Amino acid sequence: MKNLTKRQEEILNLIKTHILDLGFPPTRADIARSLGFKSPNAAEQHLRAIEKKGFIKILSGASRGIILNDSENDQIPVIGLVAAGGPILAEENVEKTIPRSNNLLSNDIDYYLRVKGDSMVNIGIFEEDLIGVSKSANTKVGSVVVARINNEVTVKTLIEMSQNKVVLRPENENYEDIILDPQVEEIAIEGSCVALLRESI
Amino acid sequence: MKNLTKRQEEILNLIKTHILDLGFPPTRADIARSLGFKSPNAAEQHLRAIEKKGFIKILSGASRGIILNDSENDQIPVIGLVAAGGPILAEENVEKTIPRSNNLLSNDIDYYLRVKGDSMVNIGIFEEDLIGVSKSANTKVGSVVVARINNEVTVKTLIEMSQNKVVLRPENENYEDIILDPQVEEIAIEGSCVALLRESI
DNA sequence: ATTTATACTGTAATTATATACAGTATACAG
DNA sequence: CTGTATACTGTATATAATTACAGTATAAAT
Repeated sequence: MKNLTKRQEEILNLIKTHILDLGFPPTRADIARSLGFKSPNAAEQHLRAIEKKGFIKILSGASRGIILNDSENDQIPVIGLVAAGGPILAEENVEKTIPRSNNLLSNDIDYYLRVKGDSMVNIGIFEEDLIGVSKSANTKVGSVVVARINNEVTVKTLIEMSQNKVVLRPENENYEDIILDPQVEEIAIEGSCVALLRESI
Repeated sequence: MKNLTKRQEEILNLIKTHILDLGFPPTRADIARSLGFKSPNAAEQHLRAIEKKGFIKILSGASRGIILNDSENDQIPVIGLVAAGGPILAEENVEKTIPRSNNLLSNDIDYYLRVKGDSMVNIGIFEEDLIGVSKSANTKVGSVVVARINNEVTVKTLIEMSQNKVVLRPENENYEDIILDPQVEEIAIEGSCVALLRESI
């Protein structure tokens, strides 16, 4: 899917806003009016370009017949067991996807990760819970993070992180702190946990 | 809001389905075609009736200008502190509402209740968590329930419930079981907890 | 150097759509 | 028994909306 130009993006956003506000797409004339075009044909041609790039579908003959093609963008993957080695978001790890809902939980969730084991029960993270993970949220000491240690993915609290020492703490007195030397072990912080979903109590 | 007739409901559902399928409402002709009317005016008059009953709004002059008036139905209230005495869902208790999202969590959530206190930490229910409550889900022994005891709302595990004894258990060793006689105390089970949301970790 | 994409104006025709008006028929309420 | 709601047919028309055609102009790609 090719990139949209600035103007095309503006029009796509206008369509989305119109749908959000009124529940149906705008007409060519609506678009022209909103953006100050003097001809509805300007809108028409933009729509054609946007369709050609795959962002919308135009139903010929139907008034307001603009269908958005961004349903995938609106889905958040739920990651089950992470196959060792590959990236977390690899398709084989995706258990299902759930629609993003702006107001429900923090918006910057990149994926949900299904929790395995009981190493975080003390802070209320239980087996089978879904953790909302943000790749961009800044991880600081004290954050609950998704870490990859030698190709295995785990959820722990980040206690210390320096050039030659990383400490990850399970929140369960039955487990010991994981102390690692990043110069020896392969370790990466994949993201921060920003939300939690439990589908059954 | 008056009740719709069977036929009117059929038309309202058609509109909803059309929007779900294509992203915009049907025309009068679309409706007539779908239901076998020979005149678009049949659809028009049904729409007027449905509007009069408050279920939709018709924008005059706009093609497909049908706005659904069921945004409230699609919002789940989030209940903060429950004022003593009144019903849980009383407006003054509603902190905000969040859009219902079919696939995200169990669909039969009637409201979310913000958890106060630490009486359920052992099963991973923490202060400030949002509990998804279903009024209709059958509550059995072992369920986590929302109970109202003498006008105070609380979340506990239901341990026993008979004609002369109700036992509610906090899931925290610092608290004692609550043992009540329903013939003396006023006690009602408001619903079952079927899901959990945590907005920050 | 020529094509292709972007970004519009301006006009106009065709078709899609809302909507008015005139009926028919049934059922229910006051 | 008269009004009002429901549930349509059938025709017609104004207007809403798509969309074709003919241009102008600029920038990037081949």
